[in-house]
Amino acid sequence: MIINAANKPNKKFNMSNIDKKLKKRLGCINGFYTDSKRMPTYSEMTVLFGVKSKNAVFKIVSKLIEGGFLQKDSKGYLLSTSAITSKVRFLKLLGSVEAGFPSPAEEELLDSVSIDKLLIKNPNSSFLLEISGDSMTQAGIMPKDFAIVDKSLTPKEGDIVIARVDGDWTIKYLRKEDGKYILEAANPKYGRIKPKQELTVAGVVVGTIRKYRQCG
Amino acid sequence: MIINAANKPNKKFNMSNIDKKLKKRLGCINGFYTDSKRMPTYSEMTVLFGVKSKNAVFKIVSKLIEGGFLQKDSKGYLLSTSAITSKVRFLKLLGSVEAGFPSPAEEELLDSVSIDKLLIKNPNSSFLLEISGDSMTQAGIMPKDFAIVDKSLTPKEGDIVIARVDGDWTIKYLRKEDGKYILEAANPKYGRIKPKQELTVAGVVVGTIRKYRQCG
DNA sequence: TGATACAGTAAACAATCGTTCACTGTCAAG
DNA sequence: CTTGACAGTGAACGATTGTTTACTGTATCA
Repeated sequence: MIINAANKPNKKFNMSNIDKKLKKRLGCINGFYTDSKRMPTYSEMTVLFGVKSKNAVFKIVSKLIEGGFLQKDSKGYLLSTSAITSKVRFLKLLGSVEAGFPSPAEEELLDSVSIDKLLIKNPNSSFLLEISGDSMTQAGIMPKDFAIVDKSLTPKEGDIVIARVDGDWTIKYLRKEDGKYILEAANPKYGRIKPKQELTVAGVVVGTIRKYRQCG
Repeated sequence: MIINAANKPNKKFNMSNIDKKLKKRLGCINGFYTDSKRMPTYSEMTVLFGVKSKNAVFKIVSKLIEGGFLQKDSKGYLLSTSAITSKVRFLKLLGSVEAGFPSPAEEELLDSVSIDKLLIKNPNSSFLLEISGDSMTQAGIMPKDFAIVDKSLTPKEGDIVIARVDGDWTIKYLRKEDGKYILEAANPKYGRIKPKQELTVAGVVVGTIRKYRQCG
């Protein structure tokens, strides 16, 4: 009699209806990861879960893996799925301001996002740039803001780009005029820039960030 | 004859003049951590470093710990200092746009920052909020921007705050008039708001982020 | 009432971890 | 040339890891 447990369809842990106890324990693991920057060992998880044997942990972890909440990498090391999708900093993403204000406690740790992950698609080809000058203030990009620039994207019309025109690096809108790419500032006091010869685009601005309260 | 190695002043690894080979190897570790979300084992580091014995790794790691580039947590597990200070996403922070454009390759992985770390001081008391409405466009906060709100900060005059006035949640400047706190929009078409009775401040806006190119 | 599945305990297992010891070559200073 | 410091090799070590097996209690359902 062969059970064939590995191939039978798994109806109980289909990623959506996970029982509350297991979810809470996943939160414990994620909390440990956030604090310690590494996955807990099975011994440490006995403390986290409040059980006394490593085998209890083993079964719980197996379920979490089966449900897709945890993974193992190629060498067998435990890997948090939330560590992949929203790596470290967990922020609750709430609704818009005018639409009422949800209670801070009702959300779980599971559905939070990381700013890095939110803004950066290609970490290896992106970099940060501090903005100076007021040529883009009308577009909401103020001096001392930071622009996240992705070098690997191909610039399109309408993008905000970092470009070198006739020797100077600037941040401008990329427009098209008479079939040729030109640059345009958002601030009307700077007009359009028609490059005399060269128009090198270093990258596309994929996001901006601003920091208030520098005391922190 | 007692060497007393532990107490003698350490002049060679004073955090600043670290030799190039060691620095490159630290970069290997950080690269592994970025890719795998965990620290490499000593066996894996033999491959990373190009050495054949674990003991060579042991000595290298000891130096890195001595220099403060790596740490061990309370249980003896290896911990990358860059994992603490700029946790996961490493972005090169370059100079301002107008000041010339540095070569992307010249910078090392060591001096990069994480956006999360840059913006968020108290991760447990912060959350993300999507902005709607145009009351703060003059301050560079556009609709569909995200505001990072810290609940634990005490609001000061001049801060941008998320506040509830007479039942509605809004984002406004916090001002003082006649010794009383009032709210003021950046957009002049909305005036000042003098709360009739209640003025509940939910948190201080410590930063804003904006995402272009939603395709990503 | 009995059968069965589930959650946890307790003890053992090989494998791998980080660490240590003994040794070899290399390079610079005296 | 000698000497010492340094970088690395290779093999061993206890400790701890993740995993497995056997067993206990408890709740559920027929």
